[in-house]
Amino acid sequence: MKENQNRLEWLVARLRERGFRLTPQRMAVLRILVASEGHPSVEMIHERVRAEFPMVSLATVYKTVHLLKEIGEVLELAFGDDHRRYDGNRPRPHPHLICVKCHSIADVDFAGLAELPDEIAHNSGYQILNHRLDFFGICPACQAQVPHASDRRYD
Amino acid sequence: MKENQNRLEWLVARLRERGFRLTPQRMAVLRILVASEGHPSVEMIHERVRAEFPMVSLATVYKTVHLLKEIGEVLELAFGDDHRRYDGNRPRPHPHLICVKCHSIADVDFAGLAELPDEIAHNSGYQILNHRLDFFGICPACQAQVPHASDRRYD
DNA sequence: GTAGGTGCAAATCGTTTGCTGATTC
DNA sequence: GAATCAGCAAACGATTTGCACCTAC
Repeated sequence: MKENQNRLEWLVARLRERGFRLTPQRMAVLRILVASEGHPSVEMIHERVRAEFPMVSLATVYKTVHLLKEIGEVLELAFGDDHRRYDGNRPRPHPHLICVKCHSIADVDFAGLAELPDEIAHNSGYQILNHRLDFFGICPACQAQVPHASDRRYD
Repeated sequence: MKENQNRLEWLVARLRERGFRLTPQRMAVLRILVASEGHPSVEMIHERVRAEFPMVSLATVYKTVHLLKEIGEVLELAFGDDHRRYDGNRPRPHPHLICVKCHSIADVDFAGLAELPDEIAHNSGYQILNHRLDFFGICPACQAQVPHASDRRYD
């Protein structure tokens, strides 16, 4: 995909200009991050990276994702239950729809939220740096499933 | 305070009607939760409870807060860095202002967000159960501080 | 009297870190 | 060639849990 390629080149350029080295392990993580449509966890990234590079350690994936987060090129979505998901394609804050059944995460494109931070800043006196908007619910696919008694889950 | 008293009685009634016992430890946690203006962590609740009841264990505070969360009478705000804060007074979702310097958490009263979940539900097909809106920034008090070189923090 | 609660210490689990040897630049 | 990075295993730290004793009802 063209836009993935562009995004990958962008990330490589950002790392290069800050003097970070481009190891095969890092490149593999970058490629997976850029190719991921959903919002993978570090564990998921690690599994996919291992499919091509079986020798990459989990620690290295953690370090690379953390590095990308630090330079503002990956958006981290942390949840209470020790669960973190990452978006390497849209690192700016944007609202998400999170399915509490299948744990999928989808982006929401919703106009009218763009001015919200400024408005809150003006009303509160806070200097707003960042924000986060998440909706928790049940996705259409999970709603369509007729649950068997054995796999009912209410989490 | 009158409203705290009412809230406390409400919580006691909710626990009673579900058959939960009202131990002195639980009552102490309830009282602290209801009296807390900010959004305390379990650790903070534990410290304050110990001021009156030095024998209350941290595990019990965890269990009580978890219980209240389960019955929907406490709002949990979980952050990525293994940090959770609790609001025992307004358990329904509402936006928050979080200072990245002093870690204080303030409520935002902002009209015009009430219909947002319904609107998102309609547009996306999700059944929305819950949501969360947080703004991260620097509170007026922290903005006013002239930072010494030694305590500059950029987190 | 008994189901449920408390306190303690140990277990848990995602994430981070210290160290040594390898690699990118 | 030197500073940075990868891999490993051990450390970390907030939260949870198993269990023996206790207590609210």
